[in-house]
Amino acid sequence: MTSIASTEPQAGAAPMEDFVIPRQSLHGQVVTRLRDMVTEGHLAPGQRINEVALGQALGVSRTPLREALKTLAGEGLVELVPTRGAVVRSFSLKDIADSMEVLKALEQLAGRRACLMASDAGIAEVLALHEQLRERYAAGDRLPYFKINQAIHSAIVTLADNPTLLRMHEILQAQMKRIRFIGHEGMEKWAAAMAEHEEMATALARRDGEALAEVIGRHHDLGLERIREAY
Amino acid sequence: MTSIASTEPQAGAAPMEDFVIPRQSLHGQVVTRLRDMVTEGHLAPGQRINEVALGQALGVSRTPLREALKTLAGEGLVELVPTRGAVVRSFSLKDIADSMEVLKALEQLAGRRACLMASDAGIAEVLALHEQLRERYAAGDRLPYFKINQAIHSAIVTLADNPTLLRMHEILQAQMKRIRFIGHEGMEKWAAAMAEHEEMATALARRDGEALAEVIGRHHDLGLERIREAY
DNA sequence: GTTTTGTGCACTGTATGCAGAATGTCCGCA
DNA sequence: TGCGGACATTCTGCATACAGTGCACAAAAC
Repeated sequence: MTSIASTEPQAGAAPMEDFVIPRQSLHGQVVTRLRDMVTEGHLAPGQRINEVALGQALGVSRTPLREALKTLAGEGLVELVPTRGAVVRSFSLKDIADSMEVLKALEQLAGRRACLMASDAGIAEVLALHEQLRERYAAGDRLPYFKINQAIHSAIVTLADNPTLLRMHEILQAQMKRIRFIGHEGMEKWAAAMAEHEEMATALARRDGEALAEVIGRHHDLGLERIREAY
Repeated sequence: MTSIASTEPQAGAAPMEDFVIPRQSLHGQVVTRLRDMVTEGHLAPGQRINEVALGQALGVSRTPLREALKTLAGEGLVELVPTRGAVVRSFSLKDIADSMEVLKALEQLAGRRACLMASDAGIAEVLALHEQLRERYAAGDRLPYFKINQAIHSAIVTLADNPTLLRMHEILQAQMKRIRFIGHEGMEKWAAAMAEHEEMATALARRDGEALAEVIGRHHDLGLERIREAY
């Protein structure tokens, strides 16, 4: 590890990571942008993607766009049909149920691991997020609630300190992001989801891995039910 | 659905599927080829990939090669360093342990599902593979054993009838393929692995999901141990 | 009227060319 | 002799140009 000032950073100095200016390659930016466009519904499921048109819309040539589409295909957000290009993937109810089942298994694993090996500070962060979630629920702010909700699930997986697990979870969460949004329609469904989150917070605070896994499982099963009814 | 001979194929005629000539896009072929090159060790971990050189070696221009590298990066087989191109990913022991833990969770899920919902014919196929495995073990044919071994694990996941699960499993199995090969060094280790497979076959034949999941878990834990010692 | 065949268009797949970034090297200077 | 800086080389990243494929529409034949 080399340091900027020819020695290791002095104790007490600000961590250098805060200063690096993030330089993402163009195709990386396109990946991010397209992912958002898919999850936010700007690209409808089943829609064919015209490379020239979309490239112009993004102000980018076809090359980085095509590379980005390959990446998104790997994440299952678009499908590549030979000689016909990319199509925004549309999820059947079975697709959703299948992905949710895997997502559930991954988060249960994450929950167990998190209770075993997370630092107290790490757990405290998740609980702080949970506090925010509660506030947003009380205020009835749907969108902030939704985002914090996602953040909590991601944070728990992060606590598990398993990059492979984290990556797989990210992929599935991105797939479900758009769909999940439908899941919180009626107030009583929302209340149920919030109650499950309370249980999750309690279990995590106690580092009770089995209890946490159980709640997470229930949370996903009921989440799928909520989607099924609204789909 | 249009038919070739202006009507539906006559009963008794050969199924037309046997005649379609498979046309994979060039970049698809490159993906497959590169994946093999990585798992078979022709590209060493940590090695930088020179696009022009590798392109010439494969007889392909840089464009499809670059697209293929994006796909492989999504599968975690190579890493993309900005402005420095692709390097073959090298796995630390923790990386391996992390991936194995996820692989274990996925296969346990698959095992439970397979016992619940697989057809008798599907289970019979896996048991037939197991029979071949036993023969290869008795004969001491390492490479065929290894391939059938992989095929059995894949087949069980296929029985679970969950494409998302199957895809995730494929990715992780590809990552571990090269490493696993080390895991069967001494004869006693091999014998232990074979014994676990016997248990798996028995549990699957009985459709005992919990037992199957338990053996699969043990199989992976011990598999990781076998790797740890040899690594 | 129905089916079939030909032709044109639009779009993807691949190759190549060009600019910029990073690294290694060589020379000058202390 | 050691260090710093400018330069050259190499390779990636992106854009563009070209070729080939599939599809749609139209015209002709049965």
